[in-house]
Amino acid sequence: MVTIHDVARTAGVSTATVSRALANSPRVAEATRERVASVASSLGYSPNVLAAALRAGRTGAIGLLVSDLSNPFFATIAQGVSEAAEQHELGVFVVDSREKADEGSLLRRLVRQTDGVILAAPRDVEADLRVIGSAPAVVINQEGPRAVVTDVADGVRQAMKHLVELGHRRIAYLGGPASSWGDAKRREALAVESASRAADGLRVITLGAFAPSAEGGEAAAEAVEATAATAVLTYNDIVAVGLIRALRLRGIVVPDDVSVVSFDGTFLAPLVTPALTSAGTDLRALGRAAANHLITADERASHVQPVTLKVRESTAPPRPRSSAGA
Amino acid sequence: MVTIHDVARTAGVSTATVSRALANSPRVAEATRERVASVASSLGYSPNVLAAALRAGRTGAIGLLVSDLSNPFFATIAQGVSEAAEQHELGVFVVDSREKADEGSLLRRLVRQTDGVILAAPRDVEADLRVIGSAPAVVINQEGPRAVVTDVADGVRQAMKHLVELGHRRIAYLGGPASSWGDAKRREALAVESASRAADGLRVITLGAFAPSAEGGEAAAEAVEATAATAVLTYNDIVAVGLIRALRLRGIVVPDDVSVVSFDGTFLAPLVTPALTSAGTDLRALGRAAANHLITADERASHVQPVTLKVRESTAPPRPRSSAGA
DNA sequence: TTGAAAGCGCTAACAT
DNA sequence: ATGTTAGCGCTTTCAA
Repeated sequence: MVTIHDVARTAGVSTATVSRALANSPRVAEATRERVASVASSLGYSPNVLAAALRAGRTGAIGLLVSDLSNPFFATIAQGVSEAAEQHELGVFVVDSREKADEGSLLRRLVRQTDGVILAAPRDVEADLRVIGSAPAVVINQEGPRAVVTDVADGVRQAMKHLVELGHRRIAYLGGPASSWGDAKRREALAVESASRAADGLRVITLGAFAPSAEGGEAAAEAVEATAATAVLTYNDIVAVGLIRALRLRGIVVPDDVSVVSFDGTFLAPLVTPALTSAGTDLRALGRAAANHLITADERASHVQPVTLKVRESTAPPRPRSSAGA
Repeated sequence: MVTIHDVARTAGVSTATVSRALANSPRVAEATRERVASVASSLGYSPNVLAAALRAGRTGAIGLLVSDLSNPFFATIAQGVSEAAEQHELGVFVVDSREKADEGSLLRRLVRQTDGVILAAPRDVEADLRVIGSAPAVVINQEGPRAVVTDVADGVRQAMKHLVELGHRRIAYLGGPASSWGDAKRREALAVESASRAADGLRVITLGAFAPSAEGGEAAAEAVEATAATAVLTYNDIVAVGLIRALRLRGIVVPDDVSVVSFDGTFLAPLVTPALTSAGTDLRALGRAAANHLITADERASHVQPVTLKVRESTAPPRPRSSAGA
């Protein structure tokens, strides 16, 4: 491997000068800079970032820890983070814990190899923050010293308003992981909505915990059917996809027999059939906000991402009933 | 930050002993190991992987460079890579170049911060390999010293056989990026099929280059319609989704008016409507194979992933025609 | 079984 | 404008 010493020797200068020249420091003569640059490139020199980082205390990269890259929710956030990082000339390392791997050790390595990390919807923030120690960190959709969150309560409000206006009165919530902040927020907001609309005859039945995957949605179909609800709010898009598929196998058609509203609004929502009515966020913007918050340590930036309900095909007025249900 | 020196001093041993004890070297007394371990944990010591890597010449992580994390093709490969790496106690850093960012500098950093990299379907392997230099590297779906590829030719064969058996004779290929190995392979195989089935009256019209995204598929709709083909083979799933959507806007329904077969077979294929008939690969297995190849440097492992055609809803016999076409 | 010491390749004072 | 020097925190010979 060619090191800075090789370049220095060949160019007839000291390593310090090479380092300065390559860093475009103003404290080198133009002629020297050019000579060093040409020697470096002709030797095929590429700085050892490990050594530079060890010495300088900065790696020039940030980390993003997610629990499931195959969920478009996280993949899109990752792209937003990458966009923002690029503008600051920082690299991004994405690590997928796949909801199971030894998250602690993955995170430990990530923290030490970067200048700061973003935790996307972590299950156990306490443990994660302990591992992170004093390194800069931002959490997405969780409580934390520096957090960027989606406006879940408003999302729930919009979803319920939409369903109630369609005529639904018996609504099920297909809940996600018990340790999820997002799930807790959805339940909280649901309780508020349920109370304030009790006079209108609204009844909310909460279900779960179910895995935040298509399988989780499939597993919930029986429970959903048993509630006799005319509409379902799901933890996320991908769960909705699984639920709708499993319901169809049971002879229940969405939205004819039951309406479905999902959370997240990933690019999946308009792609599936029926296209999902979804309470979603601009996930790229969410990723960018988290990255900017981490990088600039800007305490004033807005840290609540608005949620917009996109009405598509998975919701419709409830089917007229003889007099069944509760 | 607590260093190995702090632990050594507190435990009353040398830093060398701490290093050995924490690495579970057999050359330390059991009692010493225990004392060191307890001191380390009580001090909240966490090794600086940068320093360790600089000295040892190994980082304990591998890198994966992809061009678009929001494409399930890459996200799923990333999960396969992570699975395999975990078994070898290696971390995985995923970097998304988003088809545009300065891939060279992203890759340079990734290479230096890991023990080896996997390039997933890179556009410009030559340039990438130049950046990588002598570091271990494996490429997916490209030519390279160490490559793991999908059996594209067989996929094309199966797709064409399926369409011909349905009765299609005029088939369009919606091509991907010109610099893509996968696109070139598809065209090659298509030429072979076209020649060998010429006697049956098969006619293949190739289109493109189009972007490997939903937008690319949408942009291709007009060109596809102009070919008067009764069936289309698309570069990948996501392009098919865009194409189908744009065709519908033009009053062309899949599969009634035109059949569509896609490549990749990502989890998207069965989710969209119509569900895509797709020539796909086990992408997790592909990722695992690439990682294992990188890690074990096993030259004998199978490096061609088989392709299976899954027939779903997007293909059907051609609609009977008065005598138009050609 | 343990310790002393020499760096890994780089950057940043501090000199000149 | 350039060079000298002292490490960043760790692993690993080499000795004891």
